Amino acid sequence: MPLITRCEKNEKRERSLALRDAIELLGGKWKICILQNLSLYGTMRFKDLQEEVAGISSKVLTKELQQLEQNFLVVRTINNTKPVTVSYSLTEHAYETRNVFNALLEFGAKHRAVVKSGGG
Amino acid sequence: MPLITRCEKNEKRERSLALRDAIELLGGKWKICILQNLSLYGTMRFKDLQEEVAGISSKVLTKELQQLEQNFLVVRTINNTKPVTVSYSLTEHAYETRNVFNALLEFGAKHRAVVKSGGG
DNA sequence: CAGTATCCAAAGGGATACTG
DNA sequence: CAGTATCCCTTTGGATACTG
Repeated sequence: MPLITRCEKNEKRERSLALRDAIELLGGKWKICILQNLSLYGTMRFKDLQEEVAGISSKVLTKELQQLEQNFLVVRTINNTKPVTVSYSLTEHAYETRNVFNALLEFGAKHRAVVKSGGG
Repeated sequence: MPLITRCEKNEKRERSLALRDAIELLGGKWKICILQNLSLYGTMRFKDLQEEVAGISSKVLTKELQQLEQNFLVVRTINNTKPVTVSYSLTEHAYETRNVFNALLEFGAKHRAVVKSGGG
């Protein structure tokens, strides 16, 4: 445990908080995938999302979308159609998660290579 | 749901898999924090980690470290001291998670600003 | 110091059926 | 179509105590 002054430690603590926030906001099995799909397609209906995010149930999708909406990452729009349809899209702010999933993507791809070659 | 050819869809599916892998590898409440600390300090003992990753219990820390080791992200070294100490450090490969937590960090910080200003 | 062991509560999440 | 409702199992992880 080297060479970190108290000042540097405080900076570190503050960054840890931002990190924790981000992990809580984007955590879980599905949120990143949902955001990525919305980022890719722009606007999607509930059913489209359920098809693209393979394996998610409607119950879970509902809950995830509600949480994302509460955190200002997703906008829900009710369309005046028959039957009623609902559209989801990202907020401006949510596009800043792009770096996150790009980084995850890159890491995931490299990890596969590492595992194939036997680790380390 | 616009304009995505079957070919593009296949690419997308493959990327989804890498994304899923990464989420599983780094998922949960603690792994990113642990990796970030190891990245920052270089080498840490069990107890150091438990202090820096505020709130984690020894049981959970043990399990997280084991998983990280199994996935070639962390190296565990037993030091020939009295009493025995154990050091943890990152593998080369693990340093590629840096982009992930930098992105998370940036997002977390911006998100706080958004929430303060009332959303959107 | 570096963990294990035990107990337990809460959250996550799948399956299925149902509704306006 | 876009969800709710219900059931129930699994995983997560906190608290506490203990060990070589």
